[in-house]
Amino acid sequence: MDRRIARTRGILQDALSRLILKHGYEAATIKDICEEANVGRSTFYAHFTSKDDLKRSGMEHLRHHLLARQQAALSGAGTAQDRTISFSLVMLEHARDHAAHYKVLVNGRGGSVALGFIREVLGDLVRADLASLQIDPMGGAAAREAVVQYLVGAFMSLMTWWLDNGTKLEPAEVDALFRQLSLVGIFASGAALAGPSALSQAPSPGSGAKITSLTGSPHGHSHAL
Amino acid sequence: MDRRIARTRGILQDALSRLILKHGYEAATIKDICEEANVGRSTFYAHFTSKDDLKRSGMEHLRHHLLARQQAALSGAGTAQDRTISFSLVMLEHARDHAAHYKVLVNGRGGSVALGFIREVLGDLVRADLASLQIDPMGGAAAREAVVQYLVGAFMSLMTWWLDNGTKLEPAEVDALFRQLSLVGIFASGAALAGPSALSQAPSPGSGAKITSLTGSPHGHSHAL
DNA sequence: AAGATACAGGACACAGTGTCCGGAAACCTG
DNA sequence: CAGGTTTCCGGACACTGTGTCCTGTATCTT
Repeated sequence: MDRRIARTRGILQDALSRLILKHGYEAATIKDICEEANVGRSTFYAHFTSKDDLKRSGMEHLRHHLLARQQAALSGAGTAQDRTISFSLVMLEHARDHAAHYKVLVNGRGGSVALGFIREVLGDLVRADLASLQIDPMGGAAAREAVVQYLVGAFMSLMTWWLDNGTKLEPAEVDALFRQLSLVGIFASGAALAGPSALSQAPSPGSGAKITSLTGSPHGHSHAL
Repeated sequence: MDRRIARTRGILQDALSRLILKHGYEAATIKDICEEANVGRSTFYAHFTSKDDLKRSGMEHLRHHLLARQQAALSGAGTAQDRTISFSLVMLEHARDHAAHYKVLVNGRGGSVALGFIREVLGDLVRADLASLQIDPMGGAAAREAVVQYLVGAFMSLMTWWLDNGTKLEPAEVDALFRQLSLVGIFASGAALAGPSALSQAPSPGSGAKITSLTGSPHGHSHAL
């Protein structure tokens, strides 16, 4: 690819990134972006159709990052629960690493583009999770997709709240909370091939240790089932 | 209140409502609304600061509707599960009754205002639910609010998907699905005063009957706990 | 009936978008 | 390194939507 193209696109993405931190996503106009990037405004339209288009293009790396980590999780060791919704912790850590950026996108209402992009990616990941781990909610394809939407929606809402309230908890704590609230329902309502035994297994130390700091109990609640 | 004021505001809300059905929320400009309503554009600004403001004002009745139904549910009979998240079925039925309207708001990306409004209202309802039924997630106020966000996010995502895919399921079916996926996790992770007995109770015929049509099982899965 | 208030309709300034063009600069190919 | 090709700049242009102000008229409340 022509170096000028790669250079211009990268500069524009960086410029938008900086402007988001300064005044939020909505406040940034295309003119602002071009001035911040020292790029002619007509050049912008030669590469992107809109500000949203630019933003989405700058988030493609996140998709690949999450996909790569999912592959590792699925082929790794651990119980079915440990390997399910592996995106959770990865995504939360990514959000913390770019906390300033995410916070602006979240509490400002211009983040719908970025959050919509993440929703899509996470949806694909959850679908792959359910398929790979052979978690088949009874009720057919409709129920399966419903579970996907349920999980993604719950996670996005949880993460958004977390970011919007000072990021006081650790990513592992939010992850534990999310797993605690969701995994039981998922496995209970449709662990067709994973079997009931998956539920009775104790959580691994890695994913379960942080739960105690939130619940106040030395043990998780899953053994109460 | 001056009749002219009430009349003008009502006319503007109706006009926006009609335009949403025609070309979506985003496509409607303030000029369009005023022409549709036969109202001077300057008059618009005498009552509302923006299109979003107008939209929100037209949804206040929904808040009162949901609040009233929640009061009835909380003071009614039934198990703790039956009375929790009572907004679910009410909201889904309201969405089905205004399906055309909701669908446009949902699949078009201009629905963030309306959906944001609903999020707020549902959040308040869930908070009241948890408080009234004394469901106290261990981990303090942070965990409690996390549960609220989790539930609202999951529900909104589920309802949005339902509306966006032809509304093939009955409201009761979606409600059953939502309860199935969420209630177990909620009660398991923090039924402090409601006690473990709440979990072992069989679901009432009213809320549990529809589950079978989705799961294929004559019994709910809660007794597997 | 009279004063107060809301409405219509138009003028105005302004910001942001998207498109087009000609000349200058940077790039890949051979 | 010379060739043609492609990208970039910068300005001009038309257009849409927003928000404010003003004057005369119509309608309401008391």
